[in-house]
This record gives sequence, structure tokens and C-alpha cells, in this order.
Amino acid sequence: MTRLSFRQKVHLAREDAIVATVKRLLAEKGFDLMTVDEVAAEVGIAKASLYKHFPSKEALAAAAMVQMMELALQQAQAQDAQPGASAIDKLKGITRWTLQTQVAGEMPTLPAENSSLRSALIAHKGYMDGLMQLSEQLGAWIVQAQSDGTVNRALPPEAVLYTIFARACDPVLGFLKAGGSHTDAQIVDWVMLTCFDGLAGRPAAG
Amino acid sequence: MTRLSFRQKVHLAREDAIVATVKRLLAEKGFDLMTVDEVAAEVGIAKASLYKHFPSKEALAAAAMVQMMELALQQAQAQDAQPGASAIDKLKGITRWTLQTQVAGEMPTLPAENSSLRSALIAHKGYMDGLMQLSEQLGAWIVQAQSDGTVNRALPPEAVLYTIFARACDPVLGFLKAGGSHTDAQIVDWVMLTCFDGLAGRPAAG
DNA sequence: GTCTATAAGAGGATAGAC
DNA sequence: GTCTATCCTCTTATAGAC
Repeated sequence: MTRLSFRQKVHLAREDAIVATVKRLLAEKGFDLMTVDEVAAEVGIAKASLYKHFPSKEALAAAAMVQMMELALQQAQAQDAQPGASAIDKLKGITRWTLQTQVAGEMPTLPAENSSLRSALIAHKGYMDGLMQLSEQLGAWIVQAQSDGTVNRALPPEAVLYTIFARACDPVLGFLKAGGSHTDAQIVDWVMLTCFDGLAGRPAAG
Repeated sequence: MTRLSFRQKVHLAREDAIVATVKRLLAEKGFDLMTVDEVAAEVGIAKASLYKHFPSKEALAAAAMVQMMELALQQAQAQDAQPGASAIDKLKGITRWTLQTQVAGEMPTLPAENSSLRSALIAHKGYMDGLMQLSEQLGAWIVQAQSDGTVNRALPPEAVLYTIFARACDPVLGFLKAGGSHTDAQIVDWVMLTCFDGLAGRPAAG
């Protein structure tokens, strides 16, 4: 680890402040409705200064998404650090973290099918590396859980993986929260229930 | 029913063509990425002519969403027309129709949390009426299915309702389709399975 | 690297002739 | 009601002084 000059530290701190603001705005409004002017105003610097740190709006968002991916990877490692946890426990753990993050308004929205952000992210090595690493980690748990019988063997592992990823942008959380009569924890519990146990009633034996 | 002059028929036919184009473009790219120029070009008329039929881009999209809502209501009535169908069967029927429509690329995307389309739709009487009617229809089935025990009683009916509505914009379908190695029917079956039975393995008795 | 000022362009909407 | 041509606003991005 190289020692940093004071100036470098200030530089990094400012970039962190920028990325934090972008993360929040992405979670609030999504990529298309977030404007660079807005980011600059909230950080408290001029727009031109923003462009000295990040070359484009896409790069700005990519930096935020990379940080989110790093958080997710940390969570995945935290699941693996639990000694007695089974594969399904780990899958539920990372899913719950995703839902909690989203309901707290801290999950930047994933790129929609046709966003210009999508191609920028696909071209972004740091993001794609993180995504691959996370996919492999979850994929291993899924295969394990299916051989356990704790995840339905009729589903291809990729379908399970995508279903868990999709919880990051599940609109059901927002709908229930808009009602205003439930706590965040209660909402997360219900979505966890539908995700892993489905809408259908379980037979009495279950 | 008033008889229509030839000119009126042509007028309505053109509006139908416009709405059909908007529905397709909404399904393809969503509201924000769809441009009015594009709509005009695909319909084959000038943009100014479009604005003689619909006063704004929001009104254009609202007309498409209203038509979609009417299709959904027809489907709901079709479910009720099945003589031996139970409540859970009807819920599964409308959900399957939703998934099939989306995987076929014919489901206009629902308004995101902060789209300008959202407020326009909320202010649109025809859309809101349809939405209420559909909600009440599904709500009745949900209550019935919960008293049957065929839908999990631990879930509040609104959570079940939102979960079914959310299938209209479930990104899992798109992810699986992008892989290219599954048929649409297979994809729909898997998402139906996760929606109603969840990711978890069922006990052998199930 | 920060600022003010501005370019460059996309996209929603309209004017006015026919 | 349809067209061509235009307006106007918003937004990304950059120029150039300090």
C-alpha cells in the first residue's frame, strides 16, 4: 500500500463523496432520471469538476455500481464465514441483505434492458469481474442446495440465480412500502417468504 | 352504437395503428427511451399529426396502457368463465397469461417509481378504473384461495396481488430468454413454478 | 482541479400553410 | 388533419480563465 499525500487523500475523499451521492440518486430515481447537474449540486462542486473525476455519466454510474457489487461480494463472504450455515441458509442470507438494502432505499437500480448504462457496464471490467465472481459464488451454493434438496431440483440453476438477482429491483417492496402500514422488516419477511416458499399454501405436513 | 362515417372509421383505424405501435415500442424500450419521432416514423405520419390525435407523449402511452388493461380484464373474465376452475386456478391462469405476454415482447413496461408516466397514469380515469376493477377481481380470488388454503394465509392479500402484478415486468424472463437455450413455454413454466411454489424444494410429501 | 460560460444535440411540442 | 419547418427546454459535455 503506497502512502498517499494529503492532496491525494482529499482527491479520493471527494471521489468517495461523489460516488456516495450517485449511489443514492441511482437508488432514488434511476439512471435516466438522474442528471449530472443534480449530482454536482448535491456534492457541492461544479459540473465541470465532476467531469475531471469521471469522463461521462455512464462512468459515474458504473463507479457506483462497482461499489455496490463490492458490498454484495462482502456479504457473500460474510455468509461463507458462518460456520454452521448450509447452502440454502447462505442463499437466504444474501437475498435478505439484498431486500433490506433495497427497502432502505440504498440499492441502485439495475440497468434496464435498453439503458445506455447497460452497455457501459458490460464494457466495464471491474463491474463484470465482480458480477462473475458473485455469480460463481451463488452458483456453487445453488448446486449444493439442489443436491441437498433444499432448492427445487426442477429449476435450472441459472433460473434460481436470476430470481435471486432480480430481488434487487423487485417492485413489490416499493408497493408495500407505499401503503405505509407495514414496517420494513415485515415487508422483507413477506418477500422472502414468497421468494423461497411461493404464493401457494404449503401442505399441512410442510 | 352510432353509425360512423367513412372518415370517422379511417380516423379510428389510424388511432388504432398508433396505439398498436406505441404498445410495441413501450414493450421494447420503455417509456423514457421511446421517442415521439420514432412513433411517428413507424406509423408513417408526421409528428405534428400525431399531436392532433394525442395531446402529449404521456397521453400516447396512457392509451396503450389502457388497451393493455382492457386485455387483462378480458383475460380475467375468461378465467371466471371456466366452470370448474378454483380460485387458485384463476390466479395461475391470469399470471400465466401475463408471463406469456411479456415473454412474447408484447407487455408494455409498467411505470417505474419516478417516471413522468406514473403521474399521468394515476390521473387517467380509464386506466385507474381498469386497474381498480382488476385489483378487485384478483383480490376476491386471493381471499377465496386463502380461505381454501391454496394460497399462503401468512401473506396479506395485497402482497399476493402485487407479487402477481409484478410478473408483468419480471426481468427473469428476459434474462432466461437472452440465454437463448430455452423455449418461451419452458421459461414461463419455470417462472410460474418459482412464483407459486418458490425456490425451496418441497418436502417429499408435497 | 475548480470555476463560469457555452457549445452541441436530443426530444417534446407548436406555427402556419394547405 | 396532414405536412414542413421551427421553437424551446433540458441535459450532456467541453472551453478556457484562474
